[in-house]
Amino acid sequence: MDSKLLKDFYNRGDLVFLSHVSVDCVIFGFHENQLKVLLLKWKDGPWCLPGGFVKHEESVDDSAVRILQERTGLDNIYLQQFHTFGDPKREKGKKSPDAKSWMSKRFISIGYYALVEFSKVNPQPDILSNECRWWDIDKVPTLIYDHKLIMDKALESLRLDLNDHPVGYNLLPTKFTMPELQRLYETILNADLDRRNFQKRMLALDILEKLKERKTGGAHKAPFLYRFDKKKYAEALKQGLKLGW
Amino acid sequence: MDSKLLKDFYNRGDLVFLSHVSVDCVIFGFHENQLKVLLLKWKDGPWCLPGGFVKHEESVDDSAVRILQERTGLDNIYLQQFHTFGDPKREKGKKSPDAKSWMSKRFISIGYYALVEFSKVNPQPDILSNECRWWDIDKVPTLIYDHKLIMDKALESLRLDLNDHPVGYNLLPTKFTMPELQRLYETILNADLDRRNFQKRMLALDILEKLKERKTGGAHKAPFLYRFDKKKYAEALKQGLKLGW
DNA sequence: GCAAAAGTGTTCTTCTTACACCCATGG
DNA sequence: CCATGGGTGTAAGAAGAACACTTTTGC
Repeated sequence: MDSKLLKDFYNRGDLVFLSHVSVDCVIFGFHENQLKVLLLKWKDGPWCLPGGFVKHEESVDDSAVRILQERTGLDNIYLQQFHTFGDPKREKGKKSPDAKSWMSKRFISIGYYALVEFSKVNPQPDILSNECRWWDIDKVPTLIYDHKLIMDKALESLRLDLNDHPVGYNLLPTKFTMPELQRLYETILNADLDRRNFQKRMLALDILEKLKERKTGGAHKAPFLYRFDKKKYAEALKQGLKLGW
Repeated sequence: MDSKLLKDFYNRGDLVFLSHVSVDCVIFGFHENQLKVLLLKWKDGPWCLPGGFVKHEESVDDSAVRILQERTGLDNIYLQQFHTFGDPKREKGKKSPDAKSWMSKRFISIGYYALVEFSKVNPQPDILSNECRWWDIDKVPTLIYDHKLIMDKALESLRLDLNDHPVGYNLLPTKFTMPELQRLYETILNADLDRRNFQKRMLALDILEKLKERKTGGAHKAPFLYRFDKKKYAEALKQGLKLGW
């Protein structure tokens, strides 16, 4: 890692970034019937959420997009701002290599969650970290500061958003099976759902297209493949659904 | 107004407050079957939302509470953070009496909405304004910056929150009639509801207590008075409801 | 006495839930 | 052949929507 770059970042970051304002992203993916989050590991230890700062002329939404882009390599990600964390004690144990550095000041953090297609992501550590990888949602290690709280709140928001928005398009591959979609909803909601009723509800939304193909290769009876009707899906996203989970 | 105070505020505000971070509050009240918002008028012209800044050692939530307290005289207000506004162009036309002042810098704003009991509020202008009063929600004047956007988003959030939270306790007097409660829901939702079905739904929530008294004095048949069962109401708030409006 | 608002119940429809049998596949 | 998961439909119950007549009051 370029240590001049790092030094500049600590010392002169405030020339580029707003002070006191940061962005944290909870990036959700879904793989092997598991909901996952993308985490970073700092060089000196703890795991944390991918985050960053807001450039002086940049909108906060754009900062989130940029951070997402840098960590995942993806553009055009489904992103939702869900809460802003403003407790002065939120960065408990914050290290200040130089107390005069803008970095050592108090930061409020604007939380975004992102839904991404697991297989398309190429996890990239940032300047402060040396590892970036997926963790099962229920196996995340201890996180720095209030990042566990942020993650929990993101999940809660996602759960609530499930009531009025469809969600699979951003988390699943283009073609997927009904049981896969169901697992996705079940993990997010942390609940078991009835197969038949789930299928009926999903099909009733009229945003799915049933393909003639089946997914072969697995054990057991081969399930049909579906894909989202992109147009109808976008419509449903905009209009809002009325699902009571 | 104390002009030294004002000068200090412009010049040295950053000793007290975080730079780049502000809080705006959309304060809703309900009176004479009208949903209202509390607005301030700046000394030099335009109307705006009550807002303020975050002290260095203060949580953002506490800033909102403090601002609410200062404008309405009320403690213990129902407050919800609903969105953070971070477009660098959001403060279009911002005046900078002194470009070096912290005040002239870019601010992101954390939006809160509050529900208050109209009759208990004693509107108080702040240091920058000379008027503070209620406006009908559909008659608000032109607002400064992006404050109209913030207000609209607050209303939209309130509308969505209606799906899982009861709302009357904070906006109505202790005793109120069913038609009043219905007007409240109708104004927030901007829709007409059926009297009989509305009553059935509300009573089914099991958070209302029907009193023997009626509200007299008005023209027409005297409606019964109700009040919220505080305990059950608090329970419903915490647990969340499942109303699909 | 009339206009305007409030009290009240029933029916129909829709949505939700619960539930069971057969089929395909891999081991 | 058997264990496991997937495909599919129906019936009962709950919730939501539609709807009308009578009562009270001020004017």
